[in-house]
Amino acid sequence: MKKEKLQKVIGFTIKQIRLSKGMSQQDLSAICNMEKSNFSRLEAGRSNPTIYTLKKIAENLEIELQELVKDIKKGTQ
Amino acid sequence: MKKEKLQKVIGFTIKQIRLSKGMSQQDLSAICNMEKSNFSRLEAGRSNPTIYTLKKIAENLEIELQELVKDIKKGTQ
DNA sequence: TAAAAGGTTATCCTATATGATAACCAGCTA
DNA sequence: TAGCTGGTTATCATATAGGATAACCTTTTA
Repeated sequence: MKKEKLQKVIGFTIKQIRLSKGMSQQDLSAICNMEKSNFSRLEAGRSNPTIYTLKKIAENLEIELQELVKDIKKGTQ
Repeated sequence: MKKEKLQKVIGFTIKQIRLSKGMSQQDLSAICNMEKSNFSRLEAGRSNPTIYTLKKIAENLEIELQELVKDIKKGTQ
């Protein structure tokens, strides 16, 4: 999978789950101790987050990390 | 979960799966187009890999990315 | 012996993830 | 109108992921 596509997929997944929990970017970035501008880039697929960043986000969304990467599949281009 | 612990868990998981496939660090780093020194750091838990790096590794281990992060659990300190 | 294979460690460099801050926009509502 | 909320974008700084290279160590094998 291309890097750009991967970033878009993970960004969109984060956004979907965040919205399903009724949280704003500001809410989530605040409890994650992240900048809201960083969060905006992330959800837009303009950065390649580290596993630690994803783990922090998963914890604050109260989901498993596996759930956050569920849409990144082998077969899916 | 602490960052250091997280890195050790993901590093150990990669190593376990790599060995189960009968591959050396040199084999895997070569097909991933990564430096073997980088790979050694990674497996030892001395770096915080990006999602793209993990996806590359998963693809070349012929597993799903989810499998690579399966040991990173909410409840587990 | 020696050479090869697998791995580790160190150093230096470049690219980039993220922090920090600020300006901005659209939609809403008092 | 003004202010607020949610989000975007830009810029600059810092920390670090990963590349490149080299030296080194063990263990195995010729």
